Amino acid sequence: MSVAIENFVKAIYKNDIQDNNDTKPGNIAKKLGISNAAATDMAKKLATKDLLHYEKYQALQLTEKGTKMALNVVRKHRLWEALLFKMFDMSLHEIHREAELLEHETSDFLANKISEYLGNPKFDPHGDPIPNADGEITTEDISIALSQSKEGKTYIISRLMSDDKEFFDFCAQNGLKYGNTITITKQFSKNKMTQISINNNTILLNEDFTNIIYVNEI
Amino acid sequence: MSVAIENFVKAIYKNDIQDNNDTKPGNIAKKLGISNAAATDMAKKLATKDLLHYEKYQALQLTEKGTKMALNVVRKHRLWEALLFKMFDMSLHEIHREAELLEHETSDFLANKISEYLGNPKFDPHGDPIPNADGEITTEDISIALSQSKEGKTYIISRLMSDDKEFFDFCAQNGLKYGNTITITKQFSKNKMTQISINNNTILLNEDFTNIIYVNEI
DNA sequence: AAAAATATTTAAGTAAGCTTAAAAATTAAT
DNA sequence: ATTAATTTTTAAGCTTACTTAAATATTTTT
Ligand SMILES: [Mn+2]
Ligand SMILES: [Mn+2]
Ligand SMILES: [Mn+2]
Ligand SMILES: [Mn+2]
Repeated sequence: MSVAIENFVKAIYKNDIQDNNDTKPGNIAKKLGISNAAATDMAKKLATKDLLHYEKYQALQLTEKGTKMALNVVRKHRLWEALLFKMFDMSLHEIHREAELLEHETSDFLANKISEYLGNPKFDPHGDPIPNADGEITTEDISIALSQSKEGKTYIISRLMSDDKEFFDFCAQNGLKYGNTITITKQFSKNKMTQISINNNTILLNEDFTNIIYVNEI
Repeated sequence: MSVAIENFVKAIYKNDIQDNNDTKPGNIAKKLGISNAAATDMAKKLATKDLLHYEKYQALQLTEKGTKMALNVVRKHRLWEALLFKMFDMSLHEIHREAELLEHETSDFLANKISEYLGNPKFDPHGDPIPNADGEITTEDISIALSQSKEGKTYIISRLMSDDKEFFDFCAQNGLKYGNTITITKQFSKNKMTQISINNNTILLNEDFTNIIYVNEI
């Protein structure tokens, strides 16, 4: 299947599990940087290939086959991220940028080699789960968005769910890193802001960030 | 530039330095598995992009710009081969197959990371030289084809110039490996066959193979 | 030197993956 | 419940990278 198709089913998959908006052509188009018309066209085409269900004006739904394809691409993406992160001195944003391309040009054979080399990791450097060779995610996600965290409690950062350079730069500068410990010093429920303490520094985060930083209770 | 263009200029580059036939559209077409018409079309298009000189019925000639592009792709190809060969248990044929795709989806930035990690190697696992970041090949090639070797002399295998699985399988089975030592026990000049001794085994090679196995005098 | 074989070029056409513009439907606002 | 705004769909068209078939040029053989 083509790069365009792989990116399309992946975008649907990610929209379904991450974003809280309908998985309609327009939202996929926005993600991929293409026109709504192009997204509708593609959706129709993929329906004939049994990769998704398409009904006019309704949300797109991946078939089992489509889901499998998406997970296979996601697997390769995250394995590349894990490999590049481990081997080279590259930032979370940089590994993502490269993985976005490499994911489409990687045989299952090579993906398995990478996985094996890394000890079949369950998570990538962003904290995202890596599907196994059968396209299954075996880990259960016990993390919550920082926006849902409780005042006074202490958490471990488990996931930085973004692909935005500015966000990652901010995180790197402030010690917001996979595995690090933070304490919630205050939840401003009205303005939807969260004050945290990390490495003896106090940081105030707004909703944009607390919705994409995930943590585990300890 | 597109994958098609990168493969096209690379094919011209390799035809020029490896194969002894004209670099005309037909030969490039054969290499790339496309029609002659498609190759002519592409040649014309690339001429307008200043990547090559095109004159009807004449051999194609890369411009400096075209050569630079070809060398950049070759660099990435060979760096990937070196990396995959070092890290994973993959054959010469397998690394080539993967590199053929990865070479087009690798930023200069990542290529430099790979090179650095490997200690800026000058040769890939086939013995082919790896251009540096400026697109220069600084090593001088002192190797000769096995078909040109002298009876009674001893050589080191320096290059396996092919991308054919069967050839690599044969090499692997018979110890014909980059860096290994062989002795020429007989040159059958009439039938263009070469008898070599390696690891106490005697092997008779025909021209197909002695033209793509390169060796250095010791 | 002509004829035959081969290679190259031109011409016409196709599929993928996009675009913009306009029409139709849905969703949100009054 | 209308009206307005937004989204989705349809329609028409573009570029890239190919194809096959026919015309033309080159190369090889006789
Ligand atoms: Mn990523
Ligand atoms: Mn991608
Ligand atoms: Mn190779
Ligand atoms: Mn290639």
